[in-house]
Amino acid sequence: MTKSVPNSQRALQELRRRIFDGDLAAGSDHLESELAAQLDMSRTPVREAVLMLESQGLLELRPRKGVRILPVSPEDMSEIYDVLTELESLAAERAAQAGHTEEDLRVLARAIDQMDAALATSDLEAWAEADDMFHAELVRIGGNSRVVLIASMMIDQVRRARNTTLYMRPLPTKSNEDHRKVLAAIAAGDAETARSEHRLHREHAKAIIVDLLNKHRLRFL
Amino acid sequence: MTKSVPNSQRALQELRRRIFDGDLAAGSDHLESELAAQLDMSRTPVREAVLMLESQGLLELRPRKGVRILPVSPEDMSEIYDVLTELESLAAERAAQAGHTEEDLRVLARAIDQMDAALATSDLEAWAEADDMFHAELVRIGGNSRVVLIASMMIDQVRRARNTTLYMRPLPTKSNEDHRKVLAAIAAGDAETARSEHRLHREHAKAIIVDLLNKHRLRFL
DNA sequence: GTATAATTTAATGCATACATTAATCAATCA
DNA sequence: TGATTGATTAATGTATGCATTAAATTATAC
Repeated sequence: MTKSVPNSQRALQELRRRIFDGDLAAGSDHLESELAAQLDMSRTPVREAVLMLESQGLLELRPRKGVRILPVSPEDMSEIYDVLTELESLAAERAAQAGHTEEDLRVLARAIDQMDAALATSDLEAWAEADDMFHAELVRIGGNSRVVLIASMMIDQVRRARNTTLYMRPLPTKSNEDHRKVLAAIAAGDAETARSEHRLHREHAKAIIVDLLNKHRLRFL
Repeated sequence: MTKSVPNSQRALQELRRRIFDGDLAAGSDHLESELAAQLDMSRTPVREAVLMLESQGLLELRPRKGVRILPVSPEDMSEIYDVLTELESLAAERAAQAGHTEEDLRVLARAIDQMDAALATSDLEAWAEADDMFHAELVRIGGNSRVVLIASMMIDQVRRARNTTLYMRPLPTKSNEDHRKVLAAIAAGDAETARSEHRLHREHAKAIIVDLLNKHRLRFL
C-alpha cells in the first residue's frame, strides 16, 4: 500500500523540482493541460499548485498564455539579496541575544566544516548545499517564523540562478571567514557584532553575484 | 453590461474584507461549502481564493476542519513588527539615497498632514489610514518590489488587530515627530539618519503595541 | 494591399459529480 | 464496562465537462 500523498502536493513538489533543475526553463510558458498531462493528473491539482507557486514568486499566471516560469534578473537578484541581508542580520542578532543552544552552535559549525571540506575538493554543489544549511539554520535560530518563511522564499527564487553563477565565480574561500566570525559572535552573545558581520557577509555576496551577472551580460536566469 | 470580474477574484477580495472587518472572526472555522454558499458561487473559486489567502498568512487550511481564520498573538505581532522594522528601515535608507522625486516627498508630507488633521479631531480611523499611507509610500519609494510585497502582507496580518488596539492606546501624537524626522532625512539625502530614525520609530511602535496586548491579556486577536 | 469585421479556435474559469478519507457513532466482544 | 472494530457521515480532493473569452484567422470592404 503506497502512502497516499495528495496530487496537489505532488504537483507542488514536482513543479518546484522541475523549476529548480531547469526542466522548466526560466521564461518558458506552459499550459495547465500540458503540465497536467506530464504529471499524469487532472488540471485541478495542477492549478492549485500553480497558484501556490505564483504567490511564492516562482511563476506567473498569464491568462491564455499559460504559466510563465519567472526569470531572475540582476535587479531581482539585488532586491532579493537586500531582503536577505536585512532579515538574516536580524536573525543573527537575535541568535546571539538569546535562545541558541549548544546544539544550535554545533549545527552551524558543522555546516561551516562541510563548506571547508567541499572547497577542499572543489565540490561546489556540496558547498552550496552546506551554505544553504548555514543560512537556513541561522535564520531558524533567530526565532522569527516569518523571517524563516520569507528567507526560504527568497532563497528559492535565486536557487536556479545560483546554480549557474556558482561555476562562474572564484571559489568562495573567503566566505567561511565571514561565517566563522558570525558564529563566534553568536556564541559570545555579541549581538551587535553578529548583526554587523552578517550584514557585511551578505553585502559582499550580493556585490559579487550582481557584478558577475552584469559582467557576463546575464540579463536573466 | 456589468464588468466581468472573475469569481475567484471576487472571492479573494470579499474574503479579505470579511477577515479585516471581523465578519470572519479570528480563530473561527468555516467550511468551503459554507463560504461558497455565502458568496453565491461554487467551491472552486472559493478554494482558489483560500489557497492564496493561506500563502499570505491570513488563514490556515485544516483538512476536514475547514479553513481557520488565523488569530494574531502578541508573539505574532512582535515578529511582524520586527520584519517591518528591518525592511522599512532599508526602504527609508534607499529612499534617501536616490530615486525620490519631489512628488514622492509631497505624498509623504501629505500623509503626515492628514495624520495631524485626524489627531486634531481624534479621528483614529483616519489617522490609521494616513499612517498606512505613509508607510506604504515610504516602502514604495524605497524601490524594492519584494519589500513592498512583504510589507503589505505583514500589514494585512496585523490590520484586524490594529483596529482593536487603536482605541486602547493613547493618541499617537508623538508618532508624527518620528515621521517628520524620517521625511526630513530623506529629503536631505541623509540615508543613515533616515534608516536609524525609522528603525527607532518602528521599535517604539512595536513596544507600545506589544505592551498593550500583554497588559490587557489579549492572547490573540 | 491594408485595415476592419466576422468567425473560428483554444485556453481558462467555473460548476458539478464523484472518489477518498478522516472523524463520528454504533455495535459487538472481552 | 470498556475497548475495539465496523459502519456511517461529512468534508475535502480530484476529474470532467461546459461556458466564457481572448487570441488567431479568415473574410470582406475600401
